[in-house]
Amino acid sequence: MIMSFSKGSVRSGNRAAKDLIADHGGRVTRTRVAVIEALQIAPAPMSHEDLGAALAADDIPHDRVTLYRALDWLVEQGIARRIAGSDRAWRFEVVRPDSHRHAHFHCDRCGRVICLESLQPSSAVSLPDGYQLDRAELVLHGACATCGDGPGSDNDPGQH
Amino acid sequence: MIMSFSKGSVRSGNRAAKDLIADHGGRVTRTRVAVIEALQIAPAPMSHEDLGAALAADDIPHDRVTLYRALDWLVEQGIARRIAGSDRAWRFEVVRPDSHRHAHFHCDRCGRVICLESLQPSSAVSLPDGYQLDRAELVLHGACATCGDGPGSDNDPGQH
DNA sequence: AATGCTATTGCAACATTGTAGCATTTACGT
DNA sequence: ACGTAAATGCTACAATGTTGCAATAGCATT
Repeated sequence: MIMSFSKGSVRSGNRAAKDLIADHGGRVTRTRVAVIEALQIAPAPMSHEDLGAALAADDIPHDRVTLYRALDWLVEQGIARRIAGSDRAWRFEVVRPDSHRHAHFHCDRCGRVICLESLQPSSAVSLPDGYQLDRAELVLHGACATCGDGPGSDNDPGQH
Repeated sequence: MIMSFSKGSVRSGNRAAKDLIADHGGRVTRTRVAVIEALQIAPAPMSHEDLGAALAADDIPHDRVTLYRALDWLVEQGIARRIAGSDRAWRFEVVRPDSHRHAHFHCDRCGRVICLESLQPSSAVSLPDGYQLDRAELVLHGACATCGDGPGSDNDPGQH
């Protein structure tokens, strides 16, 4: 989904993002800063496409490959988290101290992905002997509040 | 993962598969029958690649696109279920009456996907107002019993 | 068993998502 | 300001999936 944040919003208050990067021993670059800030103000996990559009909306030049690598690095550093959507594209969200592991809701009508902070999938899971659990990914599918309201009121925001 | 079922095993007892297809108003074709039977005897969800290899092992000619379309049809008819792996490839399993909704375990070391029949992710999930739940997909990540045994005993069966 | 209709197939071409290699640029410690 | 490794920005490629369309083949009917 194309998020149209107001121009300049991504550039404001970039102190935290820069520090985040520096604290992890990485170089503070245009793309990394912009990606972190876009993710920080995003209400939902963003795909590569989303991020590319967000950066373009802020007139931040970026390369497709650089975006991939910036996100790989963020995930590697534990700054961002990668979640698998039902389409085969990754989505990313910043790791916040308060919301450690939560489930995601994927609206099959409009394609939006929403974070469900209250649901912690990793708890209360028992595995067979010998299996080691690293993390659990819970994705709920259905219709979101906006799409589920009226039977015919599909308000597809134009994703894929 | 390449499953090497004994030759002919997929072709035997194909009565049920044919009936399944016919009961859903579809034409009984070589590829559909073979796919259903491969999925029925598979111990774990299969990717397109797996299925292609399984059909090839049984000397069943098949086209890549036909395979995709056969699986699409099976999912559409509710005969098979599509699950998203952590790589961006779909995996498929037959819908069995006894094991309705269960979780999956994805071994991050060897790539194997295992069905966890005992875990029913859709139960005990509370959504915000207005949200309609269709289905829940729970994927656990970690190391399976074989891979987790010895620290260095990675027995990768050859899957990416 | 032959016929006819149309659901499926099989092919080629394309779309999307993600990676690899490598020369060039840039962040940042000195 | 300088030097150097880290990142970038290309281009090319790989993997996965989709579309269009002519040819084939199920299956109901004769």
